[in-house]
Amino acid sequence: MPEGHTIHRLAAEHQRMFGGRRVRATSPQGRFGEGARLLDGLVLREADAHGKHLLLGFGEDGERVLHVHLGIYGKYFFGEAPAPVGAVRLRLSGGAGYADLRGPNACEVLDRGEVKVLRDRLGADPLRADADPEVAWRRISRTRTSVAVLLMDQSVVAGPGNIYRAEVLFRQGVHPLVAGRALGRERWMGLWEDLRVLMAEGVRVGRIDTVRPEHTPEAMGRPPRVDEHGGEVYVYRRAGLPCLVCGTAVCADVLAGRNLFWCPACQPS
DNA sequence: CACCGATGGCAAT
DNA sequence: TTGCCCTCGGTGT
Repeated sequence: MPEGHTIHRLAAEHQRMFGGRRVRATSPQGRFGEGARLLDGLVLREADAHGKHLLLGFGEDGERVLHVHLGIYGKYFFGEAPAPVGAVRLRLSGGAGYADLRGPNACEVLDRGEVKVLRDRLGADPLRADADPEVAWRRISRTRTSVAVLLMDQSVVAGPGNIYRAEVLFRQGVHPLVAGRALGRERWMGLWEDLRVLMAEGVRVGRIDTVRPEHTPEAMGRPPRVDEHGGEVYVYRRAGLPCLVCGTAVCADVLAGRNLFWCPACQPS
């Protein structure tokens, strides 16, 4: 679940549930007891997301900022009752219900200066209005690093994860191993615009759907199916299966420790 | 009940 | 490049 669209949804959910209200903060699991005490009884002033980072401003002037990064395991549970299962690192509760956080990579209270340091090392977030793809392009156009690695580098582009990476490269017909400096400005802008569209849709519906209407199983005369992760995708985790567009077997490899998927025919090198 | 994998990211090597 | 963080659900015994 946790790519950038998920975090933007979490920010909105916190705002809706706790915005402008005094909240109770506890750490049932105990590992965030000290941090929870710093937040307990304060008012949630602002909920923001930058890439995969959730930033919740508490207190009279929003000075105490809760920073949460879900990593690969982290998960939120929202409800009127506490989470039914789990080692809950942080529990926020208020009149509207509970927000239980499990297994985050980061859960800490920052001051304004520390938040600035964090934001300064994050690249352009396709879901943020203040994002500037030109800054990212300056980095991309100068490096031999592959576009697949660059799309996962949060200091270049903040928010996309392994699924959006695989899918946007497929949709734009770009081979994952094309070097940044060989990509070309037009293809970069194509990737960027597609990320904006796909991720905005991800925020709207709460899952990752990337298959164009003309390529859905129904349109292609095939039986309907649902991918394991809950959305409809072209290549992510479809190694060895036929490409939804051309039928060629989807390729898979590990690059920089992450699974990579692509169609060798639709994404020529 | 053990083991595995996962949509991240960091430090150490 | 490897290992570790940390959690849960799915799978196999």
